[in-house]
Amino acid sequence: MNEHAHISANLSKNQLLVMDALTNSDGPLSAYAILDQLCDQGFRAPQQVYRALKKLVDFNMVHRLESLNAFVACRHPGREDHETLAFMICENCGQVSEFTDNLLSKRLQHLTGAAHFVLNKMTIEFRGICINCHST
Amino acid sequence: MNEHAHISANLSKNQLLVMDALTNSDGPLSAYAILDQLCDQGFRAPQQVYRALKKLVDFNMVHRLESLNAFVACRHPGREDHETLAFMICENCGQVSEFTDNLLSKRLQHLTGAAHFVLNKMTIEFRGICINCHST
DNA sequence: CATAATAATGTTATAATGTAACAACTTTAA
DNA sequence: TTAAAGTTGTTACATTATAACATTATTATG
Ligand SMILES: [Zn+2]
Ligand SMILES: [Zn+2]
Ligand SMILES: [Zn+2]
Ligand SMILES: [Zn+2]
Repeated sequence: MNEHAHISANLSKNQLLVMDALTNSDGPLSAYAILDQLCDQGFRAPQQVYRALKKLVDFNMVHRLESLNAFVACRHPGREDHETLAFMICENCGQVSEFTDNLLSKRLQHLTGAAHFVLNKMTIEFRGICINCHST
Repeated sequence: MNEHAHISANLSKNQLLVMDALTNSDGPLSAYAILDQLCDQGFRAPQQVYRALKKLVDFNMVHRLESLNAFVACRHPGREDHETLAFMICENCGQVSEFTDNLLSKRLQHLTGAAHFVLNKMTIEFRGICINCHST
């Protein structure tokens, strides 16, 4: 049983429903898209989605994409270490790939450190065309 | 006469009003905050702000902060080169500092290049506490 | 100049995203 | 068992952004 399964076991009903919706999606979903999907499961108001999302983001099981106002299930191996996390978002097919990089991490730490800036949260998002979409 | 002044001379009336509002602000402003400020100058509808903002962002005179849904006047020296641009945003005082870094640029180019990802737009935003705010 | 093309503006309405606030219920821990 | 913390349901509202259409101003171009 992997880390994901372990954490999932502790999720509440609504958190699990939202998590499943995101996991089964092949791309990011807006909060309202999730709400629509979960109408059949009894969801009625945006708060039900937003509250579950907040927890899932806290747990690092879901990431918020600021440039899309959307949410994506974490697919990064070793979900515990999310210090420096970046996303490549294809504007053609919607695919999101999540990655970290040691040199990038180091450089960012150096830059914020040099400015004496105490980092709380980092947003790194690349918008463009993925390899599958520009090869044709 | 600097680059900024040169470009400003070509701005339309509304673009200039929005640019001035942002330039005179000591931090980022939401579109609706700008709209409120420009009521006295005849602004009535959000479109008037959003349309001006779109042009100013195209001109690289204003940057959109995705994690704040807000806009900030460019204060980066040498506005022409904005390939890799990052922001440190203080969550206490609201100050935004804009910077670029060659090593960071290089690493990001390497990462997107290795993934064969054709970059259109980059969002790099750090949220945290600036040096002025955590020294007390 | 005439006139067509482009850019900018004004306005109304609506869509999309996100929170506040209150009441009820459930789980956990002392 | 009782208090604390967490979860849920719900109504209402706040914030951010765009669609659509009509009008005016500016800029080429012949
Ligand atoms: Zn992740
Ligand atoms: Zn793609
Ligand atoms: Zn700038
Ligand atoms: Zn500060």
